[in-house]
This record gives sequence, C-alpha cells and structure tokens, in this order.
Amino acid sequence: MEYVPKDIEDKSKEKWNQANAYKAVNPSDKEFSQQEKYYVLDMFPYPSGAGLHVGHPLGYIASDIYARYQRHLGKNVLHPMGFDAFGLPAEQYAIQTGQHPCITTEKNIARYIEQLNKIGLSYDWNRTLKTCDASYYKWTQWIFIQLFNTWYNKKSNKAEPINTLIQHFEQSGNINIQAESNIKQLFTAKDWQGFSEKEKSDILMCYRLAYHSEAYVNWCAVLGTVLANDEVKDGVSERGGYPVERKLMPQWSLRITAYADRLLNGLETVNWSESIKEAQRNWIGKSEGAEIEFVVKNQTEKIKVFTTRPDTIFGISYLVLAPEHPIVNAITNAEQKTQVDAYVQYAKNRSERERQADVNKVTGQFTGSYAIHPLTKQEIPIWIADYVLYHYGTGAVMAVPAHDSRDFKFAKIFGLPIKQVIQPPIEWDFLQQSYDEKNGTCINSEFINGLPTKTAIQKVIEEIEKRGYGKCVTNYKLRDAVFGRQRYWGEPIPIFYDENNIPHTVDETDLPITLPDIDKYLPTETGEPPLARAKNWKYKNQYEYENTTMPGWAGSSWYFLRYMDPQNNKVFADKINLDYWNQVDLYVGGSEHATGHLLYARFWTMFLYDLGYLNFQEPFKKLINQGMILGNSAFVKVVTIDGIANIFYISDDADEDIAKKIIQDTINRTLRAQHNKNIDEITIERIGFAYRHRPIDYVDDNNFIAITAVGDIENKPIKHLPSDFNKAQTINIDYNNSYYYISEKENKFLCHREVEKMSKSKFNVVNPDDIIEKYGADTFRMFEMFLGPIEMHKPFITSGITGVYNFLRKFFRLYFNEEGVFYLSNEKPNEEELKLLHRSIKKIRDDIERFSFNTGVSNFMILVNKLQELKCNKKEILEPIIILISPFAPFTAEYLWSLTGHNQCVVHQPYPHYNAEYLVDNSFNYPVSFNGKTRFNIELPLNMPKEQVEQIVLANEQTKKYLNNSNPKKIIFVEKKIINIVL
RNA sequence: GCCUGGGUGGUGGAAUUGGUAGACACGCAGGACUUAAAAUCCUGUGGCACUAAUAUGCCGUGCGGGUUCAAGUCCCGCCCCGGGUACCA
Repeated sequence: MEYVPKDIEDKSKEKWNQANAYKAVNPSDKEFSQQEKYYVLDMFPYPSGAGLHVGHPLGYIASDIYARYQRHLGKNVLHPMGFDAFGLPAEQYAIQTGQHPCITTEKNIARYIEQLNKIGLSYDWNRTLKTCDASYYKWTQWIFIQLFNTWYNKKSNKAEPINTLIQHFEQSGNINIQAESNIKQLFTAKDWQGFSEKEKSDILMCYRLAYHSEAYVNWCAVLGTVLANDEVKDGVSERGGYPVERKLMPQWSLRITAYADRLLNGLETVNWSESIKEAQRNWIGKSEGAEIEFVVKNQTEKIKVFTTRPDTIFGISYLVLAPEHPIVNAITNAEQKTQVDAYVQYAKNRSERERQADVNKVTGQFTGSYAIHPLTKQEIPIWIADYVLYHYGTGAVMAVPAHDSRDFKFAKIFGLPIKQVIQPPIEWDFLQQSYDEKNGTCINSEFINGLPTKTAIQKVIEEIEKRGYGKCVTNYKLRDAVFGRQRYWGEPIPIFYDENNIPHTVDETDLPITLPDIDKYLPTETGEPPLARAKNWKYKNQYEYENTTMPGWAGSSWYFLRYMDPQNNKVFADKINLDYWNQVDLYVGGSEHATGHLLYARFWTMFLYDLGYLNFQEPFKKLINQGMILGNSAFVKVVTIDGIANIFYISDDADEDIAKKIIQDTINRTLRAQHNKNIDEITIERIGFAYRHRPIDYVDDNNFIAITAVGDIENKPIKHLPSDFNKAQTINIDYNNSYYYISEKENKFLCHREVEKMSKSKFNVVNPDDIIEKYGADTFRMFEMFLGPIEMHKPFITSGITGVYNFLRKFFRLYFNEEGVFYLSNEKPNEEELKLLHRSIKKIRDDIERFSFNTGVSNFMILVNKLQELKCNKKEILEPIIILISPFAPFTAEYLWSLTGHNQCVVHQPYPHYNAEYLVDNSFNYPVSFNGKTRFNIELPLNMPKEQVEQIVLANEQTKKYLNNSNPKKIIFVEKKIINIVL
C-alpha cells in the first residue's frame, strides 16, 4: 500500500467538515459545557494578489500544532482566521484599473482560504471575519465614537466619559483638572458658560482620546496621504518607499500618549520575547528629567528647555531652539533677521530623508539674543539648529558641549565655549570628544561640586523648583497616532460637521456608515480626499461627512475580540463571551509589528477595559514571533563583451579565465564558419551577476552561448530554464587539457545562489501549493517545522524535504503487510516497546510545550526508525502514536486512525500521557569518576520523590556494575540532574 | 552610536537547568536487490594519529583569558554576521 497524500487529505477534509471538528463553543451556545478554554491566534494576513508563499504558513502551522495539542488535552480551543482587508495595494490597483477594491480583495481572500485549507489548518471558519465588511467595521466605527466621547483622567488613571469632564468645566473650569490634553488656555466655570458652541467644541477637542487638530504630520505626496510614525522607515513610506515630508495639517489623531505609562508597565505582565518588549520600550521612550525656564535678556519671552542632565547646568554654553519654534521670530534681533529667516527656510525645505541622511552635517544660526542662566545669571547666546527636534520635549535644549556629543560637534564648528563640569572616573581628553556618560563627579559647579551625577541631578532639580525656574518632568518619544488617511479603501470615520463646522459623531444607531461608491479612486481636483467625490453622501441628507478614512491598523486593533462573538449585531461582542475567552493565550506572528499593531492593539484593549467592556488589560498573554523564511535567489553569471551586455552566460562553477578564452575561441570559430573572418581581440569587461529571469530578455539565437564545466557541483541547476534557453548554442570544447563539455548527463547550467527576502520581484518565491501537490500537506507541514527553530530567519531550501516525505512513507508502510493490506498485531507490547513509546511521548510533549517543533519532528523520526527496527506493528503502540503525531501530520494521522476502526476524529482523542516507570530504568548513562566520587547523569522523571529515585538507583543493575558491588556511603543530589555516589 | 538575535561537521540544525558535543535530516561513499534505472533496505561519515581489525589516544562549538571535578552553555575582554532604532537632549 503506497502512501498517496492526496487521497488521504481529501477524505480527512471531508470528515472534518462533516463533523464540524474545529468549532469552538461559546458560553452563550446551547452545547456549552464548563470546559477550560484556550485561545490560539495567528496575526491575520493582508490578502495580497500574489497569494501565500511558503513564508506565511510557518507561523500558521506552528499555531495549528499548538491548537491541536490543546484540543487533545480536552480544552475548548478558539483558533480563528480572518483577513485584514483594507489596504493600499487594492486601492492602488483600483486607481489603475478603475475596478472597485472590494472585487480584488474578495478574489484574493478566496484564494487565501483555498491555500490555507490545503495545509490542513484547523480553523473555525464559522468565525472568520474581514475588516472591510460593514458588519465588522460598524464596530470599528463604534469604538472610534467611544474614543471621541472620552477623556483621560490622570487622577484615576483611566479613560472616562466626556460628560464627566463637561460637568467639571461647568463647576470649576479646567484649572484643577488633571487630564491628558494639549490645551493651552486656562478658564474658569464662568468663562466656560460664556463660550460659544464652537469654542466649547474646540476646547473639548483638546481632551478627547480621538481628536482633530492641526499638527506636524508625515505627508507622503505620492500616496497622497498622511502616515503614522511606524509607517515611515528611514524617511520614506514603509509601503512603496516614497518620500515623506513633515507638514503642518489638520487631521484626526488618537491620544495614545495618555496610555504611555500603562503601555510601558504592562510589558512586565506578558510573556513576550525580550527583543519585542525592548522595541516597545524604546518606542515609548520614557525619559525623566527637568524642564528649566530661561529668561531672555531685555525681553518678556521665556524659553523652556527639557534636559535629562540638570547636573550639567553649570556647563551650559548656549541654548538651541528648533527652527520651527514659535518664539524664534520674536527673539531674533534686527541684525540677524535675514540670516535667521534664510536658515528657517532652509530647514523647512529639507525633506525628512535629507535631514536624516546627513546627521553629521552641522548647521545652525545665531539669533542675536541672549538668555540669562537661572543660577549664575550669566548671559548665554541663543541659537537655532535643526539638530533640535521641535516635536520632542519643549523643542529647545540647553547645550553642554563637554557632556553631549551633538552639542560638542556644534560648539567645535561654531567656536562656542566648552566647559567641563563632570570629572569622569577614567582618563578623558576633552579636546577630542565629550564625556556623555551619566557617571562621574561634579566640578566647577558651585553648590553641587563633589557630588556624584545621580545625587547632583536630584539636588539641581530641588534647587530650581525652590527658586521657581523649573520642575521635574517625564517625557515620552511616543507620539499621538495620526488616524485619518486621505484614501478611499478604509473605514469611513463616523463624524459629520454641522452648519457651524463643529464635528459630531453620528448616532450609534446609524452605524455602520458604509463606504459610498465613487467614480474614481483619486483625490479631487481641489486636493480633497477621494471620498469628497461621493455624490449625495450626506448625514441625514444635510450634513457633510468627514471625508478621510481610518488607517490600516484600525481594524486590526481589536479583531481578536470580534472572533469571540463574530455574528453579534447588538454589541461588538457579548460580555459573557469576552469574559470567557479573555486574553489570547498564544499569539503567533512576525516581529515587524512590534511598534505598530502590537502597540495599538494593547492601547485599544486598555481603553475598552477602562470603559468596563473587558476584564483584562493586556490582549496577548504569550507572543511567539516566527522568523522570516528567506528565498534562495538564483543569479546567472553574465559576461559583458565589447560593451554589449549579457550575451554570454557562464555556469557558476566555471573558471572565469578559462571561460574567457573559451568564449574568445568560440566567437572566432562561429564567425569563421558564418562570415569567414577572425576576430583577434575581444575584451571581456566584466563578469557580474543578474537575476535568473534576465536571460529571457537577452537571448539571441545567434550569440547566446552557455558554457558548463564539469566539476564539483554544489549548486542546484536552474529549475525552470527560460524557454529560449534551449535555443542557446552549447559547445563542447577541450582547452588546456581540461575538458569542458555538455554531455547528456552533465547538462547542468549552474546558478549563483544568494539568500534574501522572499519576494515576487526577486523571482525566488516558492509556492506552498507546488510542494503540497508533490509531497502532500503533511510533508509540507513537517518540513516547515523541521527547517529549524520557529523564531529564526532561515532560507527555504527544499533539498531536505525527501527526508520528511520518506519518514511519512515509512511510518505508513509500517502497518501494511506484503500484500498491501493494513495489518495490526493484537499482541501485548513488550517492555522495550513500552519504554520506547513512553520516552517518545515525554520528549514530544516537551518539544510541543516549548515550541521546539523541529526537535519534535526529529523525535518522531527516531521513534519510527526504532519501531521499524523492532518490526513492531502492535495496536497498543500504534494508537497513542497516531494521536501523538496528529498535530504535526493531521491528515496521515486521521487516515491511519480510521483504518484502526475508530470513527471519531483524532482531534477529540486525549493526548497520551507517558508513564514514568519505564523511563527511570533506562535513564543511566556513563558514570564520571572524580576524587573517589562516582557521578551519574540521571534523567529524573517529573515529580518523582528523591527517596524513590535513590531506591531505584541502588537497585539498578548498571549502578551495581559501576560500583563494583561495593556499598556506597551516601548518595548526594547535586542540582537536579546529577547524583553523586560516594564510596 | 544604542538595543537585540546569532556564530557548532560538507549543509540545515540537536544538546531543555553547566553533565557522553554533533541527535535527526540532507549530502556523500560503499554494499544488497535489479538486465538496468527508480524505489527500498543495510553500513560508514567532525579532524588528526595509530591499527590487519576491534580498540585507543589527541584536537575540536568565532578569537583570547577566567570560574568549575566538569563550559557550546556561566564571567571578563574582543572579532564577525543578521534584525530593529536613532540628532529623543
């Protein structure tokens, strides 16, 4: 009986569908029984047009193994899959073709589902969702309304309904309120009553968690939209790589900064990799320091600076403002005006990318004004420079060149004084560089002289607070998240503007606000977002809707909650279901979402917790980041001759010098035959590499020549040669006693291989469908797991796949007799077989629990190899093995299970437990002798009492042998694994 | 610069808490079966030395030190590769 994966897989899939095998039961369902829950979640994909490549399923397979394992343990497992369906590629495609993005998206989703099902992933498809469905984004809009109608109370440290704030304003204005806000003015209750509706609205806007304001944003002109900070990488857009500039514009934002501290502290409570937690900590960027106020000489203006090093206050040599700082104009004196204006203009025109690219280029301009040092009363020159960022801290810094490398560079170039105020514990050359470490002793600093840095910081803060020049503050790098996008394919923001242009949220009963149809997916001629094209799209037929849409991350910030109750149309999910499923126990996905999705999702979860909808603050209890699967790109070695590029391709293993001579010879011969003339001199200018698709473009019947050398062939030949390749002339030639030829057997054209990111544009994509077609889904699953640890980046090189395939065939064959009939022995297993079984169960369980699926697969291979050696086809051994293997290879397991006469799906069988007795006896390894002590390595079974282990050790035949029959004086347990036996 | 992950045979990788380094697989070599091939099965496979063979000895986890009876693993000082992030005061 041959192992034919396709037959097996079709049968199993049908069976699972009929049995609704992977359905998760909600507490609100009739058939619910009090069962322990387990929630395994994959980061849902954006359904791109290219379909899945072998990199995507890596995480899906791992989470599926874990989900199946949890089901075996008798848990009610929620394992859903959906689609993050709003996004730029579908919209760009719509712009080009005029086709509604919905059509593209639906088509892509259908393909994704088909591909996912082939892999045998145990999703509960009844719960699937798409973020672009109105029934889903209705609730995304609902959450936005809640954010709009909420403010953050710093006193209770949670979000509260906006009404409580209005009440407060009515009673006592905003003077005593501790709120997260960007408000600048103070007002009394009386003032508040006197404000117009518009003024009240504007003030409340400074407190809402979803707010509209004018601020600097990342504007991407090519995409025609603003972007959030995490969507910009190296000064260009993450999607498409288009330039981004900072621009002052009105837009919607979410006040995520209100949650900065909670987002930071919450990291202590989750089981995530240290690198992701660290990335979030850096992104939030909490830093404690002081805000110090400087009076400008002969003026009323004051400048506030933020510093983490108040201990260096006596080393100030100048102040620097960001060029955008609003005070710049006022403090610039007449003499400097022209230069300052020119510099401001220069800074403004530099793109974000330019600015980041030449960090080393130091520029700046003196304003002509001086500030008064609050402690020494000395005059300090005020400069502007674009190395100071307007949006961080106060947009102004006190420069201490001796102890800050940026200030040092600036001071050197502009000839400003460098005054040392910290004595480093090591020798230091202050002429060469600044000493930035927060470690040393204060000198030249009046009342803090002799103090160590940390004490000095405290002391200076106390002093300036006492004198009223400043205070202790905490700053965050985290910025509020820009929430509006000037695009079509996203959730409409549920806001309308009344006749006074005051924004209001639509009534919750009017949700969803569905995306209107428009004729073109481009901005209007006047530069309005595409939604401005919608005809007759008005709230209650009279009010203008907000015409920007939500960003891509809106829908993904709460989808894990919707899976808990996906069909609910009364609430986003019923409380009873939310409470039951609670946190995601295991979340699997790529680490590229560290500072985007994972932060936003935590923010929304905390917000919904504050409003009382959830009873947990952290959405994802445990996070596993799967590594990237890299492609193995093939390059063709290309020879350029006499300026004509790429007409010769040589195999990667060919010697270049010899190849050159061969090419020269060949050209001569060919030309002699064709034209009866000889070329004496040809120059080979360059031998380089090109992607393997290039030959298609360059093949020319007359002068394409492939040369292959016989030799040690390490690389694989090109798999799919371009069709024109066959037309290429091949040559047999002997040269310098080396034989170069292409024979039937050696007809291999070798490529140069390089590992890089898998991508359609690099021609290195491997499609899972092809692998499954050839070897079956179980081989594919096991092979992906076998490749290496889940978290690591690794190239997808298929050479090892036959090992896994042969393993499954071997496993399958073990239970068929010579006639190909399924045959199981009812004989009782012997001790050796039982021992083997129980050791394997222990190992494989451990492997699954610590996500080491590559060793899990290995341990199966060892098990099956040994069973084969023992010729063991006993029923009592096979049955637990089928269950054991089913998370890894569910199709094969299901099929073998049905052959043993069981009708139930494997998914519902309890996972086998190992028996410790069998393990102990076989756990003695080589003894080590030292100083009369004999040491054994003993693999202790879990939870076995020491006395019991001691007994077994002494009674054991091997122990006796090693001890030479003398009685040991005592047994000492050293750590957990080692036993010292003292003679 | 800072933060992070990594460096182990020809290759992918094992070694869970410091306890036989190289599991398992690929590749390679040899053998069985076969007219032959494929498939399958068996044997060998880190390096060096020695041996008819078994056995044995020495070296060996990027480099240099250290702790320990024992180090791929822990500590100190470096080198190289990947990823993230950055005038964040």
